[in-house]
Amino acid sequence: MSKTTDRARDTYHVGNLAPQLISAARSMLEEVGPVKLSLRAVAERVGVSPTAAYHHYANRAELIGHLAAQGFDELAVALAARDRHGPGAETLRQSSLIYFRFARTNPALYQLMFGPEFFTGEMIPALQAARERAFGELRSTMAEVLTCPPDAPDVRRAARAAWSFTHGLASLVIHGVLQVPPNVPEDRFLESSLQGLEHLFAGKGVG
Amino acid sequence: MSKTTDRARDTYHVGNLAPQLISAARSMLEEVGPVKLSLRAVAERVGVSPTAAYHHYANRAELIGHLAAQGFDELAVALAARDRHGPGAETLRQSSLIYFRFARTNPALYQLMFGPEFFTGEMIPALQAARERAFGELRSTMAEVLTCPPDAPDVRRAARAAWSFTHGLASLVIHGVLQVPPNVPEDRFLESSLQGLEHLFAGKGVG
DNA sequence: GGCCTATCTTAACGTCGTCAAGATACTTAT
DNA sequence: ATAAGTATCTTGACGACGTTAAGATAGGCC
Repeated sequence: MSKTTDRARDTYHVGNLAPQLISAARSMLEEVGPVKLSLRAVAERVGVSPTAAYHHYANRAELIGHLAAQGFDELAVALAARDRHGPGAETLRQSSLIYFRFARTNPALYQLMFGPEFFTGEMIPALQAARERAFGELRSTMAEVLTCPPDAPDVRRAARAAWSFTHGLASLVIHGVLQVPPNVPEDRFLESSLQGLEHLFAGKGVG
Repeated sequence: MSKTTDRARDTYHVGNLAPQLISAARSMLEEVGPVKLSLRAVAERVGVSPTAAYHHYANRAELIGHLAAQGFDELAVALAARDRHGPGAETLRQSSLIYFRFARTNPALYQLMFGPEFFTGEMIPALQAARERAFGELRSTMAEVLTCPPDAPDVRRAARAAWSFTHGLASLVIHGVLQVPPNVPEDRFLESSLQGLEHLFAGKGVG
């Protein structure tokens, strides 16, 4: 409540502008969406000139890149908090639910993380690393479930498959293509979708 | 090859500007991506003033909305061309492959179709309809596979699950998170990912 | 032939990302 | 302590963008 207004600031130098910009961007992200999030608006929110950000980030892409990296870090932390000691099936379900919940509570951030502004070629190193961290968490989950070494090809395939399913479900729900009925809790919805998969395999499906 | 240059046009009225704009937008989309695709650039490509488009589309959102609708229509057509007479498992695989291929051959269009510019609330009716058409194709595929009426809850769940998996896989590949090895054909890659799922269910996985 | 209206153009506004140049204040060496 | 040096922030400006308002052009209908 000190420097939100136009130019009411006590010190000329702000001090820790970089994290302030990120956090302002983070809070605005869910309001305006990943596309309309503007560097100028973020700077104004912090109470700083539009060009001040350029002394901390190369450009807008780098700023929102760090935002996406923060998202992957939070996702990795959330996934790491899974219960490793239950049966494998439960661990898997739980990780999937954690992933799904993260996407639904941070839809705009999620869309940014997997959005078209970053295709793998041109990513900030921090983002690349954070993404690798999150993916590593998923692979180690799979290794636990399958009781294999985490680099076994089976584990990689399983991780790919489970990630694809959960990511797809989350994306479609966020986009509004699929709807979670209001009275159905998230874990029930996820469970029901998993049953749909099972039905395909068990019945006259893919096998 | 007639009116691409600055203002070299024989007639003042163009005639069928609307489809020309769409097709120009479509061809530019895969070059610049869904975010950077600008109305002005599209107009310039057609050889027309930046504001000419406003006599055919309300704004940029509506233009790219029709672009996305065209994408869903093409996807629906492609899905409808599946072979309905083989065994159910094969039909399912085939539909999944068609979907996956569509996404990979039109990555930017695909990202636009499922991108954050349209969350279900604010969509052009044409887009809504085209999307429904594509989804309907998926559901009827599932009805064939499970030999159930297409509105059975089992079918809806199965469609949700299969769509989620394929959509997730396609999204992650397009984004670059997952990579299809260059010497592996698409159907092999998809098959391998399906096997990953199967492994989870068959082994000590979800069941 | 003359009006009507759809179609396209020019002009302009506000916002955006970004660069260049100047103002300010913290840091460090002397 | 003070002066130099540098990190930090500001002002000013440019081009591209989406969009609106007002004018030019021409095809359709009487």
